[in-house]
Amino acid sequence: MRTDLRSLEMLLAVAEHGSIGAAARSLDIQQPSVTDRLQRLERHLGLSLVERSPRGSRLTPEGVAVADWAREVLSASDQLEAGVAALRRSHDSQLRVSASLTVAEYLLPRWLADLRLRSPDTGVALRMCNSEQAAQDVLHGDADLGFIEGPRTTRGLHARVVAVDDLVIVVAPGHAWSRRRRPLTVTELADAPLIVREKGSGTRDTLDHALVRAGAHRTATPRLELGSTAAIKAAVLTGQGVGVLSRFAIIDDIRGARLREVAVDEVDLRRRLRAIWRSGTHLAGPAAELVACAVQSS
Amino acid sequence: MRTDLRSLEMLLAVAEHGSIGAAARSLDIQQPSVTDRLQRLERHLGLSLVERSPRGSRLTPEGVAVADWAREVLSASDQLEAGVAALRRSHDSQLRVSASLTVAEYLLPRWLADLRLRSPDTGVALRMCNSEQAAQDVLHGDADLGFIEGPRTTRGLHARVVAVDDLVIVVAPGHAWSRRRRPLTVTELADAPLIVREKGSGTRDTLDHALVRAGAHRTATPRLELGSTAAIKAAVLTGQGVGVLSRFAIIDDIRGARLREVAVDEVDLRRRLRAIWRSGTHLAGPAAELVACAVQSS
DNA sequence: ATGCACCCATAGACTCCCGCTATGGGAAGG
DNA sequence: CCTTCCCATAGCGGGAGTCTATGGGTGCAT
Repeated sequence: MRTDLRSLEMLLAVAEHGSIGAAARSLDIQQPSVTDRLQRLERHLGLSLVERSPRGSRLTPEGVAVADWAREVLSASDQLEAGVAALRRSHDSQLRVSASLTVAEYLLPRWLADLRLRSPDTGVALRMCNSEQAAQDVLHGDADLGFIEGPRTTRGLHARVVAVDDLVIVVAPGHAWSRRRRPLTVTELADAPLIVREKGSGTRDTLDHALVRAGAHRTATPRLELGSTAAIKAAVLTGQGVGVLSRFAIIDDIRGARLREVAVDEVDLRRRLRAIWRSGTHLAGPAAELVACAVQSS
Repeated sequence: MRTDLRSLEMLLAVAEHGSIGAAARSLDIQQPSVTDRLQRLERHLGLSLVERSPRGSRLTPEGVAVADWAREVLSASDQLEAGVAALRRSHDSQLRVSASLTVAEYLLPRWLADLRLRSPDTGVALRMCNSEQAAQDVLHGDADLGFIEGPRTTRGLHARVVAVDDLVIVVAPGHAWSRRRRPLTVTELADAPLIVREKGSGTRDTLDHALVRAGAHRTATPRLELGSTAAIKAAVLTGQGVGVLSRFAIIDDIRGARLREVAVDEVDLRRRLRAIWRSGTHLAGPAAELVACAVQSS
């Protein structure tokens, strides 16, 4: 059984307020509930986390460690909740955001969680799509703010770079390239059986532009075009080809040795992630806040 | 109410196995349980996550996004569980690890989670202490492997650098230095009312050495010496002085604008994090595996 | 000394969550 | 046409988790 989030919240509340009773008040529940839960938590983990005394409670060293790990878990959970809240709100919100998949999945949740701290009442409606559609949304007034990747700039939109990432070539651990010593050449990459996002996505545009700039004899002719990062990962894992994905999307897979990165020579796969809004309108209010969160967090 | 972890696991299982029934089997529960929980999850979030059909189930685009965020949450939870498991095992384990606070809190959980993937049966016993004590533990045979920070090297121990971080000077947002333009000088830093870890900790040793190397007229005379990162953060927040902490420890606080980083000139606050083991013994088995995880993850 | 205010723990009742089994409807395939 | 896979619903039972009520302990002030 996994440790449940509510118990972790209670542990943090005790750490912060210095007593079980104060923690209970801060969580708007009764003190015996916290007492009970903490006891079961300690029994469940097999650790003694809290030192009780008649004048309050402090965490044991082990409790401090667990509390620190718990903060990570709850922060990830906050990001999920922030993302979900943004997805749910469809029209009744102050700020409509249209974001590319990469930004929406890997960066926006953190920004939204930060925004929630700074101005808790801002409601955000999130639409996930590819970079081209996001630009169209903003241009047509269907969104107040957009986040896109890739080299394109669109007339009628202002842009501000909020982050940088790079595309990564990945293969399954069994693939011949996973044991390569030398970096790939431009030609090898262009000729590879690539598994990539569809045209119009920032990921694809970045790849195509980079190949052209590097002097490839032709743009990539992908073996597979898929609409989500998860689909691409799955295809790569089953040995269907060579994947091209944002570094954000594969950090954990590289760490967990589920995917291998293949180095590439002479091709610049870095790209800028930009916030965009309509020229003419000045960036203000909630939109400005969110962009500030994005800039600060990178 | 926060979304509970079990529901997130089920969502991921459905994404992975392509059907609700298969997900149930993979989790060793009955299919109606999964059906029921997914329905309640969708109602709870106000989103439609799964597209059911008589031939299986696929995630909707929104479901894919939520699933990606869920992976983050569960990964953090895995790290917590791995850390707790290591803390709990006291004597019956194959690998006794003694680690400095910084490493134990911020890096080890990830390594342990990776180790669990690579060799699930390895039991790790974790002792958290400062760098000096960790070295003593390994030297005396009380631990098979140690992780330390700071400049010291100890006779009789082999070491391998597994990561690098740097110390950061932080102040509360209201502090005068939070609006500083120019970096601090060596003298300003040495004269500041510092809040630091105790002597013998890698954090403190690194600071003292760095000041000497930078030509400070004296080593720091701290206003407060505290034994944990959380205590230092709390002291800084209440305006009691200037904190010195590992970057790992304050990333989230900087992002959330709870603390401000103050730049320093001419002082090299980088430090190496090292794995250590007894000279003579060759690094092998579980210990070698864990070091490999550490090296790979950085 | 004697309240008083805070701390924490325990006991008992009640509710609701969440797993189970049993069953039924729909689509594909031999 | 029958099997086999998919999914959904209904009803049941145990346990988790909340509440209120109560009691014991410590420190402080009257």
